[in-house]
Amino acid sequence: MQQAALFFRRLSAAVRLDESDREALDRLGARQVPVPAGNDLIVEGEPIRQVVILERGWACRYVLLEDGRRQILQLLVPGDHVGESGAVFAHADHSIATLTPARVLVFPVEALRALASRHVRLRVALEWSKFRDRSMIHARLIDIGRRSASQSMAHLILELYHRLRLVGAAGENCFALPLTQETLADALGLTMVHVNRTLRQLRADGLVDLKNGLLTIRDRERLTELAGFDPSYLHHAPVSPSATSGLGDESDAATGAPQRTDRAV
Amino acid sequence: MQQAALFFRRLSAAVRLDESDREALDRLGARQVPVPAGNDLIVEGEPIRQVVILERGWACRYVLLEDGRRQILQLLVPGDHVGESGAVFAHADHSIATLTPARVLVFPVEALRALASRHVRLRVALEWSKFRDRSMIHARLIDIGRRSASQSMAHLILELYHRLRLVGAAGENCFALPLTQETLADALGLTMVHVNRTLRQLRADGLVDLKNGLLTIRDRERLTELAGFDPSYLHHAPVSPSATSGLGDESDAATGAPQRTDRAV
DNA sequence: CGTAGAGTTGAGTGTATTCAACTCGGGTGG
DNA sequence: CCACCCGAGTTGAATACACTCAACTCTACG
Repeated sequence: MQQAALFFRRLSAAVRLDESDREALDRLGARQVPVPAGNDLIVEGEPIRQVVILERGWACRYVLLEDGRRQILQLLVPGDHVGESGAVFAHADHSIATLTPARVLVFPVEALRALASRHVRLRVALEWSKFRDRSMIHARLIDIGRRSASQSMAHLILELYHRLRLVGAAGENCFALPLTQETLADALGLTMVHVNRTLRQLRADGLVDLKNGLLTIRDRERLTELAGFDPSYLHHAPVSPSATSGLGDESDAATGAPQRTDRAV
Repeated sequence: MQQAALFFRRLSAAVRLDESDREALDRLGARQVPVPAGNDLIVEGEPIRQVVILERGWACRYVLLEDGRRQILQLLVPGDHVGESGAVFAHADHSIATLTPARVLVFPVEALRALASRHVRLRVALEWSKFRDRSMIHARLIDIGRRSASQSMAHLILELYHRLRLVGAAGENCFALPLTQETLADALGLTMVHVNRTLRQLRADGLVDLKNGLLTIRDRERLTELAGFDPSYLHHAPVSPSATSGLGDESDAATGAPQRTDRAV
């Protein structure tokens, strides 16, 4: 059946999973559901009913402000999953919507938890996924807070490139980017108009090219330099086998005083 | 001994913890360490050696850009804890530093994990804590991305007020805010100069007053309105006993199609 | 052929930045 | 005891990046 193939592939970036993990995922009993573009999978203020794995298409976490403006908190690509907070939060504090036609896998949180309790590597992988999500939000915070529009755009593009590569959805120097400029604007805290100007600036500089939903990276090196991009925050290299196999060792963890440096704060 | 009192108090906002949880925390075997202001507890690029609970003083997660500018990702107040990602990440992707003289509790991640595996309520509380952290970062992203400087400042002030109230570190309408304006600027993605002007604007409008490290809320209602602040994202109300006691039930979780609304995306 | 959504462009505006100077208070050393 | 220094805060003036408003193009689609 090979359900959740991309999900599995993404988690494999953290932990070397094997066939038993693979089969456990298949036996999750997830329902596969097609979802049109622009539909909410999770609605702010409502209870979260299940975990959702995005199999195909794009989605995003977002909030709407009183005046109708939108801030996208995270772009979601195939293989990503959402809804785990439903286990501890009574209500969602942000919404999640599809941005393109999508296909999702749906199942109760408990199923995932039960599975994680029996499969150590999957548990580690799921935890890795959560911390990686946080790191990606951090990246957006740095983009919006401290980088110029063109730097932010470059950084986001490179992040998406790496994330899509991981799940086999990007070519050597290009990938499908089926988002409107308005969506990009909401993700970067900019206006649609300014995103437009920024994109064509990047194009004029020969860095990237975006047309007909296809993004092409023309000069990766200069783009990386412009963005100050360092992919290590995505933590795509598998963690060491010791951590993989059981959380054990790390025998040096309890040593040493925590403080040392004292940069000007 | 009553170690980690504020940590316990904060977690109690999520789950009704009892004496056995209390004692389990005491028996963590944490070392208590005083740390001067401006010291790194966790350094970007290095392995994370232990979990750190902030008992007294302020700290922050942050990153430094190439040009020396800083973006603060999260302000940390007494009762907060950091370092859990050390279990799955080989290296920290951001640093954590004290902002004031502090006192911290230090122990290996494994101790916390072992404890969580034996105490269900603590496990739920720790998970709640992680999702709440995420929600707070979301709030900052919305601040920086879509709100004006004065709105962001108002929002941050109200968040800190609620967080400090939770651990008993805020009065009815005031709390100690021992941060420089430069620190606030780095947290809000602004410049020091503009934070200064924003603060005195808020003061001129009779909303808040900040002097000698004491922040006073003069008009909570108008401040809340200005910020568009809704405290529900902090999830301070205890979750239902059913979720508290064992992750079970939620029998309705597997039902229904996920999609429904179709707001203009 | 007409409409709607997405993208593009120009002109004017504004919020926040940059640069720079200056105040204030606390600490230190001559 | 005073001079000096330093960090933090304050203020002004000029600049810049991004926003607003508005018009217009292009393409897909009915």
